[in-house]
Amino acid sequence: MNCVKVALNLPLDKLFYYKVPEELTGQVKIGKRILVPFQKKKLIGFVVEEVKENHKNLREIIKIIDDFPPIGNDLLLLGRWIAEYYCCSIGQALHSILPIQYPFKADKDKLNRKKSSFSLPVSHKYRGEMDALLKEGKVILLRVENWEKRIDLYLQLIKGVLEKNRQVILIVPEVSYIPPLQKALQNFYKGEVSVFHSKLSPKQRYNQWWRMKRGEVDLAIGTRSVVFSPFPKVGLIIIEEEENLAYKQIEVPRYHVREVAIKRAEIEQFPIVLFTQSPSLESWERGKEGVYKSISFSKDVKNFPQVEVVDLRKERDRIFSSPLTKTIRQELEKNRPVLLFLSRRGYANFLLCRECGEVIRCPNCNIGLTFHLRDDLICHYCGYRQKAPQVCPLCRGKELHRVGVGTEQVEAEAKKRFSGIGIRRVDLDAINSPLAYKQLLNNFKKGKSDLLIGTQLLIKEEILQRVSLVGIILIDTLLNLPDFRAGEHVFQLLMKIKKLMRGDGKIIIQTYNPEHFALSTLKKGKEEAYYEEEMRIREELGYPPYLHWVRILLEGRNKDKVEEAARRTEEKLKGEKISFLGPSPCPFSRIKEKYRYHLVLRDESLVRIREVLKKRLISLFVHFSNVKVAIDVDPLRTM
DNA sequence: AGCACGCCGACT
DNA sequence: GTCGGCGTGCTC
Repeated sequence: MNCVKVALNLPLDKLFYYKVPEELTGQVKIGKRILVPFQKKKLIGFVVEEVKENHKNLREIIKIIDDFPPIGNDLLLLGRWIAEYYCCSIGQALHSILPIQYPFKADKDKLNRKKSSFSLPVSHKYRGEMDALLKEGKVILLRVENWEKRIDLYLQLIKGVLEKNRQVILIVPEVSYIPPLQKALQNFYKGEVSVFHSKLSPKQRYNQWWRMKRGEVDLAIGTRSVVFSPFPKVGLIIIEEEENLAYKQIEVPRYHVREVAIKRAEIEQFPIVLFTQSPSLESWERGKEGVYKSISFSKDVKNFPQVEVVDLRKERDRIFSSPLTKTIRQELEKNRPVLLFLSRRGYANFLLCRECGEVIRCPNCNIGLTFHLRDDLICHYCGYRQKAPQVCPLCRGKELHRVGVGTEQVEAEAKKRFSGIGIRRVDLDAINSPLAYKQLLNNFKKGKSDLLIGTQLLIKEEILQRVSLVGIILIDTLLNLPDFRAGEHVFQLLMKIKKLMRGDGKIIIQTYNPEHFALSTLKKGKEEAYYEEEMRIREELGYPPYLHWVRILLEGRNKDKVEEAARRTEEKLKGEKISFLGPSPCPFSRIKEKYRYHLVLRDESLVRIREVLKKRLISLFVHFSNVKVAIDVDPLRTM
């Protein structure tokens, strides 16, 4: 009797045995999906292993879904690695690798392959260099800020790989990056491009997957999941903006696409190129240690805009300091558009009662409600809305003070100060669709906006290139986020602005913390000094990348139960020779009616952390009722 | 993750 | 007497 080991999409660290019925023997193959009975349900699972020996009391496979294995040996290996590294089941990893429900039937269609062709009017100056790089067999970190140069390098890289009859995967952080990139590449690359991301319909995803599998295309562009592209022979993976936080998946499996890509490259033997404007500290360190080959294509430092840091403690006006106001006027007089950045939507951060000192909070989240001019009070975490009260709901106090500045307030203040100009606010409340953004951009390019006020939505090359002044209203909103990477993210954001703006431009940063080294190194243009100092601090405090972190997040509606679970986890850890932080309430201690506690295990060796997890903790977590446990290996955010 | 089993309190 | 809470344990 034949049986198979099957990986199911369940959070169970276990494979299940099933009997192969007579009529299906011969059709079973490793990597195919099958339908199996599981308790009262029917589930789709992957055949992971064929077993000859006899097992009693096994249930039978209901049917075989695919005519051929959609997941080959290499992707199966990658799935096993993801499961091991990120502490999930093989089934969960494999279902993430193949995010498609349709069956794969025998390929009867004729191959409709169109030969890719190139015309490269761009200079070939990097061609030899790129070819030589790819031969080195190392991960390559390319520090390039400028779009044109980046496209040029992409084309050189892609051409080199396609000539060897191999395929290229190009990974971007978000769907919105795809169309402009595709357009730019297709000016020179005449072949078919497969586009793959989570917003495609199931049918579209299935079709794209087929095109890649059959080798009808040589180039795939997409978000995270395109890293699992089933190309016959991958020759190169390019990752755009490697430092982008979107590359870490929030749900299980909580993988980082950079790490998965590097692992895949190791398994299938092909090179990896990471592009960045301002690298993550992890990549910078690996570059310095020689793990990555790091190459800078940056323009001359002299061509970067000047940076001025304004100490708000010394200013009377805390939105428009005198240096900022003066410079804005100068720019407007010269008819040059200005961008004001603030990472906070709404009018005011929260409402504070002057009499009892209470802040009006969201009933679902332990967070102050943001005051908006039109919609009144809104929770930026769960979307809860209510009308702003006239008096304090607790003490009936009449003085509700609006604390903290948001983009709406900056807009209102700007309108008072600068008349007769086009002022446009750009945040998630004002721009709610790609079309709205497109319209904004068109109007901006036509010169209809003199002053743009907005959040991260504005930090785009096409906008930054066209402004000569960027004013950061209050960098402290980002600098003081309760996350140890806050400083790094601020530095990356400001560096990106600096590198994308024209050389004759200016950046004015307003802050209550002008001594912060992320700001001082930025001002002096000492990029390397920033990374070195950040590394020193991380080492001193036992933070990544010096130590590996594994975060255990405990969530539940019942506060006592979550606390109890946290305490029991702590008890189990105390006997182990491993360093850990917590348990403590998360910085955002309650979100969407759920109380949140966390612990962080840390060690130089991830293997050691995983051993403790598997031997001591997983068995404990199973017994928690009404408390959800999330294990996040190499977490990017710990809020 | 689901789902069943089982053991205690407050209801028709 | 039974309905339903959630602690416990299992799923090929």
